[in-house]
Amino acid sequence: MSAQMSIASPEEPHSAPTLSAVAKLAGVSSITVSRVVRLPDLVAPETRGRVEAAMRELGYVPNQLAVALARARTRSIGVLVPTIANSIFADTVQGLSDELEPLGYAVILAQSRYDAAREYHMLSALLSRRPEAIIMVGSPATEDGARLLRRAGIPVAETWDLPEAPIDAVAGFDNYEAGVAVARHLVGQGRSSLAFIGGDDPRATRRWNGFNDTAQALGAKAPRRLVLDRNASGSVVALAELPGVDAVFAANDAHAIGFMSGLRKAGLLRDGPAGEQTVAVVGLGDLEMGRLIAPSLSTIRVNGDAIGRTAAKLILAREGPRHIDLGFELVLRDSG
Amino acid sequence: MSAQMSIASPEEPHSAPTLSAVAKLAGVSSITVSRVVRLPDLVAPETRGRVEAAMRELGYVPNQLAVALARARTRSIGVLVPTIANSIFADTVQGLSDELEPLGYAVILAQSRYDAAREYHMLSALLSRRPEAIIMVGSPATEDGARLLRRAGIPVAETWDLPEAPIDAVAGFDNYEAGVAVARHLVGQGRSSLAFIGGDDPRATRRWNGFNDTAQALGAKAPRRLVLDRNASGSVVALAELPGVDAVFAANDAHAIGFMSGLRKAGLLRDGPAGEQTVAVVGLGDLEMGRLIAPSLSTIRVNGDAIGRTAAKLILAREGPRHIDLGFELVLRDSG
DNA sequence: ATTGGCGATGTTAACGTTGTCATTTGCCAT
DNA sequence: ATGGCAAATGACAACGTTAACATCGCCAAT
Repeated sequence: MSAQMSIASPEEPHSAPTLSAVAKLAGVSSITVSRVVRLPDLVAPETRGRVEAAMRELGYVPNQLAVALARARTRSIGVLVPTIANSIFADTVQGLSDELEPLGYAVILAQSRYDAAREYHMLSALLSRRPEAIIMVGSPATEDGARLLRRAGIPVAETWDLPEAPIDAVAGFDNYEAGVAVARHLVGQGRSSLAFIGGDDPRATRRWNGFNDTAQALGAKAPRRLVLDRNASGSVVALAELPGVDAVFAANDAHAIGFMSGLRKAGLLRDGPAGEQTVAVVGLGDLEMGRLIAPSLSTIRVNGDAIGRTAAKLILAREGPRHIDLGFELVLRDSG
Repeated sequence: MSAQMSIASPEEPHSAPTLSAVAKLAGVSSITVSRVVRLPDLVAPETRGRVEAAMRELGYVPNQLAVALARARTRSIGVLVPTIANSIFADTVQGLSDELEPLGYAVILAQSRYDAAREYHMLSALLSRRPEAIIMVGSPATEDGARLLRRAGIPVAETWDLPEAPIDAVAGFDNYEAGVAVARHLVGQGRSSLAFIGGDDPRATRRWNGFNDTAQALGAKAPRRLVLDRNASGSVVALAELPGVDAVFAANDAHAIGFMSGLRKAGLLRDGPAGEQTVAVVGLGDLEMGRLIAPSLSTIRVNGDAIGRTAAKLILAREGPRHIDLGFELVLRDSG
């Protein structure tokens, strides 16, 4: 038995009831039904009652597609993230969705999986549904993608970064400066053999650049950079590839915690404060977990929820600043 | 300067180009342009070339809303989750989205925030966009919500649970049995003063029931149940409320890790294996973090990604089984 | 008794596509 | 020559709504 059949009502192979079906049942014209939904005050109480009864009886739910076509307003926004699972971006999606859903907007979610071709494809798929705005993590990987967004003529928010030539709105922080801050802290603590572990996406690379430039400028040895795939557990074994290193900046907290787990196995983790660690570790993101584990994780705190909410506000705003730097904060705990 | 103006092209206050705009530029009728997009073989190569050039020049992107209205196929699916941030459900969303996006489906995401009224509202908002199917975590909290889904006449997948009277398809596991398994293990280990910490949503409650019933049946003291709000850090202080307890089942890994952090502060955590712990802790979900921390977290492993993928396959399938129990696995590590 | 206005309802066209059915052309077999 | 057919293209209605403009009573003001 097909899915369709197994849930069809006993009556007919119904499709969703329309405005005019309700109208017929209530003995009025469709426009009157439409008015009962949108402008009830224009309809006489007696009529309205009849129409409302008919709607209830049929289980009428307005067809937003038709509404969108007729009014040229879809009340939907496209959201493009690299990935949503196990990720700091989930907070951002939650934040923007909390901001947008009460306003009646639907969130259409797409993932690029850090792949330029897929990104372009999803961008174009998103746009074909005529969202009223696009919010994305990062910036388009290709000029083609950027052109697509510019031509769409809708508000666009790029997040989690501060692009030099943004398409429209921006809600992020300076990834380069985050790297600078960590390098400064680590070198200031007397560490001299630094390493960076993480992905090689644009934002991670920006962090690396700030980290690398600053470490060298402050007289540390040239830091090593270890590019890991997206699988956080890979970072557990990263230790083997980094002999002699005494401080690590991980591009995100998941990598940092994975790396610390490697340190623990190697017997290189102390319960004491930062200064006592054989290998200092600093993450990025401030996952709650980082606060709870021992030793607690030092990290660059970034408010993903605020980024999402801010992006949502920016695409809705008709005026005011369009580029917002949410900043970050170096939170020092026991790991480094 | 408004957002709209700041990104408008220098030419005109353009809205997106339509089929007939392309047609005009290429000197053909709109139906021919439509065919170039959908059935290129039906149009002469010379004409096709001209149309393609026109599409490129205008940056034409088909309007899926109009397509959906004309063909009565939206190629979108509605996804309703309690919350997406910091949550085991992100894996499920990723899984189903990975399955659906390549097929051209758009994922419309909505959050209920564990609120029955909001769930009903989002369900109805989702339905108003005429998705071809709905995938939700759990089951509708109200009969009204269930009725909405039944009347919609589309495939519906309920996940993360095995409802007794499902609306249509199911991809989940037996939450009651999960509680049973943990209680059995803990009592078998000689623990006698058990407690359960977590939320009071239907799935957590089912876990509690299995846990409670079994613990008592096996002769342990009646377990205590501590209902926490959704904020995992609340579980850090849970210890204070559970004097004398020697084993805890947390409804999810985040709570478990938070609770362990409380144990650590109280000096009640050992580095050794399960049997040595003063207070045993078992979580649910098998977050990667749980594997990495010390002591490593024992947990009920649930494959959120597989749940999402299975749900996606179920709503697409025209035949075959509609209720799939993905099961769970008790993974014993050092925490209990 | 007209007229003006308002409250309540209806008619029509449009939104951007696609399905269904023409129509036009050229070419081949008879 | 002539019917027949296929290849290429087009006209028109339909999808379910809404905007803009009618229409119809009815009552108050003249």
